[in-house]
Amino acid sequence: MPIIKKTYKDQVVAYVYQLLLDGTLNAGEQIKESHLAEEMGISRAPIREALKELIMNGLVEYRPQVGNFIANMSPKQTIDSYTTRGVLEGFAVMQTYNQFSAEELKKLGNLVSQMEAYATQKNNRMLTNTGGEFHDLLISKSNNVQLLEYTDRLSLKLHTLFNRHWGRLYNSSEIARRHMAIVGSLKQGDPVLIEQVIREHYTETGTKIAELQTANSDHH
Amino acid sequence: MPIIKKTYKDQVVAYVYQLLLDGTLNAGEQIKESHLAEEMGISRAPIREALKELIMNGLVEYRPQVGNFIANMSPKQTIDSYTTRGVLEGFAVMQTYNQFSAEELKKLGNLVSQMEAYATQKNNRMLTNTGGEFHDLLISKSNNVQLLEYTDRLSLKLHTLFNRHWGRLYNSSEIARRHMAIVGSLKQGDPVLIEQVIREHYTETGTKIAELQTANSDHH
DNA sequence: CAAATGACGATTGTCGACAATCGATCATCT
DNA sequence: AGATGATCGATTGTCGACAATCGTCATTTG
Repeated sequence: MPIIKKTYKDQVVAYVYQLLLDGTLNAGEQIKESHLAEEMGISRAPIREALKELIMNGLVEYRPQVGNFIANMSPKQTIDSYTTRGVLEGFAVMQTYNQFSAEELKKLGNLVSQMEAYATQKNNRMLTNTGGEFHDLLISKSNNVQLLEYTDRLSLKLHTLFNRHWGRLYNSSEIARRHMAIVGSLKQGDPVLIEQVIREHYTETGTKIAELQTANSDHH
Repeated sequence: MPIIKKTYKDQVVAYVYQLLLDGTLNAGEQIKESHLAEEMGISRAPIREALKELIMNGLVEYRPQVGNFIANMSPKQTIDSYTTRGVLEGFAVMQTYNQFSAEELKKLGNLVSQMEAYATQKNNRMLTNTGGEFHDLLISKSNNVQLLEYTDRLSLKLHTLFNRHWGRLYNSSEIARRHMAIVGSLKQGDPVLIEQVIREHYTETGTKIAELQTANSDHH
């Protein structure tokens, strides 16, 4: 995915993704091709292509002959997606654990501190960004293009989930603890432990968000 | 993905996928939207949608403003894809290892025997099918929809790779040995071993096919 | 002669219009 | 009243035509 968005399709993808993170578009809402087309001043063709991409990344749910809807993720699906990300990232980092310099380990620690600060400030946007930077640095040593493709795609889905539900919690000490455990295992240099810790991190986070989802849907 | 293909798009996907397995379309060849459209008697719109899906599954390579080409997988990419599949499948089976009945374990063993037979007969098509059945049964216990989605998509890519290159080898005893190791670890009931064995199976197979690729490209 | 430049052909990118299909509404029948 | 079936509006599915862009190759230029 290029930085420079040449085609309309890429601009539409970025636009809709932004609406998702903003909360302008809520889960379950329908996205009408014609509306989006008119709104952006282009035809339906590039809109459809963009939606196809969002569908493949799990952000949009598609019902044939009916319409496209903002994906309404079930708690179970949330756990599944987080778990899968943990499996992939755990493997990637396990394979490359000895390629991290002292500087990079320090950088990871700093990022965790920043996340903790943003969490206490309830700065959702920066918390998400910093968290993304943390995990990006973790898997940056892997050169498995297939694995990186999947982790990238999952990031989009997980970010929207995180943004949508985590804002109601912000347990900053918990965030710091979870992430420091990863950095700690890296410093220890035990590949088996590293993989295990990363997997646990994601299953725990996924479970937590799933709980927020059910809690949210309950008092409706 | 429904069995009944209602839209043209799904028919196009199936059609092109068939051409890929047949060997009618070879790696690197260009797929011209207009040609396919005329060939199938439909317009370019559904063709483009189908290509988008094949692109997302890694079967077609897309160069903007230039064209769509049958994905020309490098040996490195082959290894990466097989490795990733091993990571996902290994985790899925590790999590569900104690859900296999004695019958199912026997079925797995039978499938291996069949694969061995098809390999000696050099029946590429049935070997691929039976192998697919074997691995489908292995991951069938997992209910992680995200993980299953990725393994499904990877299957398409790996099948084309397998078909394209494995036909020149057919080491039936090796095939049997690799797959029996998986069944054996399952019978042993050691989750850690199971995950390890499945990962090794895929890295070995991927490496082998990558070697065939380089050998093939060398004497050109 | 090498490298930059320009025009050309082929293919994808986008468009607006029409057809097909689905879900909801309402009338009808039992 | 409840179930059933037809009708209608809205949205996606498909189409053919045109525009934009890229790679190629002949041409120019130093």
